[in-house]
Amino acid sequence: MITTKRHDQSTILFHALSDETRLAIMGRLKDGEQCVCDLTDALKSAQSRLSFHLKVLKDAGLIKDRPEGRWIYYSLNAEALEGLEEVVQGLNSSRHREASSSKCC
Amino acid sequence: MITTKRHDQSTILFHALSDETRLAIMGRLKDGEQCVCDLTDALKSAQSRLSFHLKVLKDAGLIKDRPEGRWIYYSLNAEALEGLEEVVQGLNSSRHREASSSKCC
DNA sequence: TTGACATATCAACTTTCATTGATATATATG
DNA sequence: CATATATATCAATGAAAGTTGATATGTCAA
Repeated sequence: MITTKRHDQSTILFHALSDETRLAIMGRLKDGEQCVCDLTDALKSAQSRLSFHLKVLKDAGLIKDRPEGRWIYYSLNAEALEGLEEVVQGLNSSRHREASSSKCC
Repeated sequence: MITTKRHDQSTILFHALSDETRLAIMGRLKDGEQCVCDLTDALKSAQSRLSFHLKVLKDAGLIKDRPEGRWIYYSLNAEALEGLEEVVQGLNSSRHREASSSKCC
């Protein structure tokens, strides 16, 4: 760790999820795409605050946005979530070694 | 979010993993238990620094310690890692709903 | 018992992150 | 066009997290 903090992708993913508001957003998005105004209502938070957290999640690749007219709809990024699952499985050495090579489902 | 920051367990887990040094430690521990001196060698980091990060991981429950003589051996906590996998699967709504109810492996 | 080693903890400091209120940008509508 | 709405971004501030060097604690070995 000289001066530049080399944030690799796993670190970015975990950091994005290390906050209650952001986890709450993820929870909401499970029900389908939502605009920021939906989330400000649901989470009773300031708009700029949610905008900030949405950006963190989006920069991590965990969510996608779809502009439509005045609104921007956010939704989960399933691919990223699969990637995250793999990262987490990778943390647990042996137990998942064989499972990853032989498809079980 | 009044003044107290209500860190729930998921948040704590993700935060513990949102750091490169700590991920490196986890990686090392996959090879089996290690004392702090093993890690300072392997990761070329100051002892107090690693001690700090080990504490974060341990407080999150992700690793366990086993004192033996002068040394303290750290190892992964498999249970916590399973818990983490479940949390991550929980982030992805529908896709894993049926998988969790019907054992497939 | 003395000294060396392994580790934890502490205090000071720096860096990063989150919150807030204000402002900017874009789009729709009368 | 003028206004309202949805969102992003910015600047200032405060809070949390990480780093470093020093010190404390406990254990072993001579």
